[in-house]
Amino acid sequence: MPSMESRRATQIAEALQQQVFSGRYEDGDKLDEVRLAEQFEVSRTPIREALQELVGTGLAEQIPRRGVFVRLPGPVELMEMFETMAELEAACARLAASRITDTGLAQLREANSKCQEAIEVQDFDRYYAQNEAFHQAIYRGAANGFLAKHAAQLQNRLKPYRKEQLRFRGRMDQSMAEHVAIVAALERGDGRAAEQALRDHVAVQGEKFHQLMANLNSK
Amino acid sequence: MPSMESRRATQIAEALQQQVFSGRYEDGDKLDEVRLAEQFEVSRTPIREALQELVGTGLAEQIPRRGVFVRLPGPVELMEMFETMAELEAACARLAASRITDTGLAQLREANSKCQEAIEVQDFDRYYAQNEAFHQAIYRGAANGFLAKHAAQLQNRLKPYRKEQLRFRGRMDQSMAEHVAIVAALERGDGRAAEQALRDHVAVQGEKFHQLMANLNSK
DNA sequence: ATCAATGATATTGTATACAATATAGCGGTC
DNA sequence: GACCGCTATATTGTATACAATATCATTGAT
Repeated sequence: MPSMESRRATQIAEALQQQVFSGRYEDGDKLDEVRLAEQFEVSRTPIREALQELVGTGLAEQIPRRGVFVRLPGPVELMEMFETMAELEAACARLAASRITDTGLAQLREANSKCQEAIEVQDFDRYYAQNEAFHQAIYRGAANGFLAKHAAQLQNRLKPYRKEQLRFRGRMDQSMAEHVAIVAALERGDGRAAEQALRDHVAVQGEKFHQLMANLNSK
Repeated sequence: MPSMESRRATQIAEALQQQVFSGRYEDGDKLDEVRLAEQFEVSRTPIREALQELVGTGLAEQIPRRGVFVRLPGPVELMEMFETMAELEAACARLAASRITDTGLAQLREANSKCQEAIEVQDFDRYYAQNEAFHQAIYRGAANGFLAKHAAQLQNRLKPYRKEQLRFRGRMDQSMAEHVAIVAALERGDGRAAEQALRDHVAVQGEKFHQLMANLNSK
């Protein structure tokens, strides 16, 4: 286990990301350097570095000589992010259809069976963890490290929203069924089908759209 | 014209990016803080911020307590980046087929006619500039700001390689012909055709693969 | 001679001090 | 009373000082 990331700045960046995800900040809230400095009991320097990381990941915006402000996606941007995610995953699926290995397929089936176990005890957190494993197995299946990294990054950013959505009635079962269809398409080597299945799986349409909006408003 | 970005750190980041693109650094070269500080006649502080930006865009890698090192893509990662670019643009094309406006189409035709002009005088730089405009018009056509931003970002990172490729005999003409086909597909609203045309246009296969590799080795 | 331990040096990470710019409050003018 | 300009204050950006860690060379042992 290399580099346990002893830089304070990075730790602070991760903590701040958690705080933003947990809804502690509103969109547009200022991330005050001196306030955060005393809050984390540290000087402004590591705070500034942490803020730059947040800006880099898109969770905050920096306005020169004004400060940095948290930047939560509104409905429009959220839809755009989900659509982009759908396209990225669809691309992974299409590529994976002709590239995935037997062990890759085995990992997908493994993740799915663990998803099924989570459903049987209605454990949302556990389901999401295994769901994440499933999707990352697909990224790997595309045999494109660059694409996989970006897909994983966006997945991480959408995590809070996707996780909440699972709590809606029947969503886990539907998600599970889609997973099975995706694996089937990949086993057949049917790129077109896998691509479309994954796109639909991730896309936010119909009932899922309303669920997402309801989720947004409740915060 | 707001915020002419008077932060020194940002200017330095841009300058460094240029230097990396221009081949001034080898892969793995260390970006020494004190050396850069005297080179830019500035203290280490803005240098460190600039380096963080480079790390954020993927042009450098930071190893805690060791320093930051330039990270140029090797053949494999470069192919992965082009493949990802192809998929992103293909997605934009598919979405644009049903969303692009008349003015959007007009912009595409406009960019193409300027590309044609550049070909007639064999002006590579001018061609690439208009080529860039063409692709960005497609991104906008997808009516997804998030996707467009990411596509533009990756395009920027691949810029040096794509630009060099145009110098190979006949590449501008071929590129131009493909542009025309893409616009035609979008005019018909044929998403499948537009998607595939753009994917092939961006993909690095066959002769283009060898050209790209030759380009890499010559540096 | 190779390797390990130890100390000297160099470099990164953080704190503090200073400079430059923005924000806010006040008074004046029309 | 609204708007403009000025001064005082606060906040960001940069420089410098200090601390912590890594790198390197030297020395000694096997």
